[in-house]
Amino acid sequence: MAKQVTIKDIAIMSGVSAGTVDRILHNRGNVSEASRAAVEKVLMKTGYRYNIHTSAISLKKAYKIVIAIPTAIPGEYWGMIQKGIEHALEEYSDIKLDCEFSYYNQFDIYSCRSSFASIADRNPNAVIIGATFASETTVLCNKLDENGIPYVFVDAVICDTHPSATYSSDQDACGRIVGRLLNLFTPKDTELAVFGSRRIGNERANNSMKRMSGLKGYFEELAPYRVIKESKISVLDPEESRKNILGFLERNPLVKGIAVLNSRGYILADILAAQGIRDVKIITFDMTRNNVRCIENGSISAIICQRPKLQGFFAVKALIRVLLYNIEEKNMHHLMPADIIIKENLPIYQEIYNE
Amino acid sequence: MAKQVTIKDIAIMSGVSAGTVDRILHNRGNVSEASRAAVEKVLMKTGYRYNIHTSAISLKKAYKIVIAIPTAIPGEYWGMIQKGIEHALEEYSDIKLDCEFSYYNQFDIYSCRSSFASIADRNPNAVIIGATFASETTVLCNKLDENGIPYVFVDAVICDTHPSATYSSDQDACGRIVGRLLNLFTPKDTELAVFGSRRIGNERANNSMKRMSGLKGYFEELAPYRVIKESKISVLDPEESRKNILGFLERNPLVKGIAVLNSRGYILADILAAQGIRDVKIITFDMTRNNVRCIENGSISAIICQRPKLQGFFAVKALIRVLLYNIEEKNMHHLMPADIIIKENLPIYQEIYNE
DNA sequence: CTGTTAGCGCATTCAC
DNA sequence: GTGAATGCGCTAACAG
Repeated sequence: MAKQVTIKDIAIMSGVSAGTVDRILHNRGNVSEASRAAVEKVLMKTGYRYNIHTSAISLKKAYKIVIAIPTAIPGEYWGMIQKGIEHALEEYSDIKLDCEFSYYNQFDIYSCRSSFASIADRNPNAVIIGATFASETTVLCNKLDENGIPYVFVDAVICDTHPSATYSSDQDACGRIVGRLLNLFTPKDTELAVFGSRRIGNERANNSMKRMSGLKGYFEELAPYRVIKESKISVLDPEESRKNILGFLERNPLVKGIAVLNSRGYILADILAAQGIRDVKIITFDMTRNNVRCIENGSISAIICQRPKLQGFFAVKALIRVLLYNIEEKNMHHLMPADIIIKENLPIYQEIYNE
Repeated sequence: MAKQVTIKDIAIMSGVSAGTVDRILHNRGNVSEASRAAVEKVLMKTGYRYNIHTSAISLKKAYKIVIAIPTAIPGEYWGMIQKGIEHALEEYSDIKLDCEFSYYNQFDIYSCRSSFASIADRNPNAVIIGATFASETTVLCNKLDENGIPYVFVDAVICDTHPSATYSSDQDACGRIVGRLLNLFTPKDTELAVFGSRRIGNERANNSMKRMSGLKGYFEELAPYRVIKESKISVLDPEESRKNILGFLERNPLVKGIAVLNSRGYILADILAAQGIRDVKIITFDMTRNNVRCIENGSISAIICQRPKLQGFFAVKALIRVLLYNIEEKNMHHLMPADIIIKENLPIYQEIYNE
């Protein structure tokens, strides 16, 4: 184990004092070009990085982080993201971070608008954004960019913004995963179906659309002979959904595999189960309580899950890097793995996901 | 954010000095019963835990950790475990840990014996054990128990030992996962096969055997009508394997799905691919380079992977908890998730697994 | 512009 | 047995 180089070592090696090194490390100015050059040379040579924790204890200022995400319900997708954030706060509890959550209703653009409008007033040092509505997010990001406030995205990216990092899944790949699984799970001579959501104007459906194109891409390239029907689930009217879905299956008796490209697979699964239909394989997204229940009772065959907790955790870690180390890996897009969850590996994933 | 309670706070609250609190926290003796009682009451009430990082900087002593695992080849299973260990050492580089690796040949019981015999002489403060041979491991653990040296297991547990923690997978569940996937991937009227390994006397086959019983359990309970044949792959004689395998498939033309319960699935996949056999689905274990190649070229349908890197990472974290906090969650068995990897989610997992 | 100094939370030594 | 004092690597305020 190589002995850790300290700020004092750097100072001695470059013929200045520790204070000067510190000023340079944190771009705090008031340093002559000569000193800067000398110190930076040594820093480069040694690959020195100061100890983030020691730094934290002597640091008086607390950083304020605002988290702007859709309402986080425990056990649901955003609840898990929040849990990951809280987990990171605990892990790095020695670093003084003040967190404020600012939730909005992901189905209500006005609530998003007013939530985002208040962010700047809170004077954050950094922001975590769970983006749903593109234009609102762009407005917010522009303001943050102007003020030099770093931000990271979780769950989704919005174009023309400059996040310090993004943690999300490759939705196209997710669609392809569902494609392959459906193709494997069902005999070649049966038909398949894809269910999207009917929420119009909600641009988060963006994720759902990317999954759709991935799924279609998979079949076009690798199994073009398979027939894929399309339909939708209405979240608003349960009775209407029921009729629509059962009607759809009556009209398409050959459909033996269904992909639900959002987290509402359980709705379909419950309807089929109630009807005694057991030979249709369902695949859906997100390890929500309802989907878990359906995996357990066998009415859903697989769920694809994109580690919301890890996204939240990493988002905080990225901001710590930016705030303390001043490391800006602008626009770095970190992809989360897409976990395939079936009945047999569910318990362990639950432990990991819910901790 | 609640302000962190410090050792000084505890001292004031319990009417003693910081030094006394420290002596109690670290069981360093020379403390009166009265003080101990008073302080412990306050500790309990506040749920105080000292800052691990601040502690580390003022700590002069370095902890010595010996890692006794099978030879770690980069890209192979044990190489990934080692990578996880190194990753943790970096993440906690402020904590002074001296690590020494002591490798043994997992196919040679004598090499294990001599490696394990030298562990105690190295005077470690803690040990990470990758167990292969049960009796050798028991001997080592007994010696460590006698000397009060904490140890954690990765990959597998050995009975009648007292590890501070164990990080491994539920092999029975892994077998069931393979069972369900094979069942889903192949038509009901085809047959299936399971290939174990032929290494005799190697007790690590233990894992493989547990997987086997899980797989059989799955079919007995949920698909008893399916026919499952058994065979073995010889690692030693490639030409013999080739003949055996092709002979097996000729004799069993209805077999359309094969489980290889160790990491040698690629051997079978390569043989079938060379023969132009493309309609037999293969599932195997561990994300080794060879298996990855076969997933990419389509000759393997899925691999089950048990996060070796995470096991290594957590093992170090657990030892840090034990060494610094004196937290012994004796015999705590932490299960790693069993990831299902197919062609479409491979790239992202590769990133995560290999970092 | 720069070096010095005090103090962050903690471990440890040394008087008392 | 115990408290006070010192130093760990670092930041920040201060005096030059």
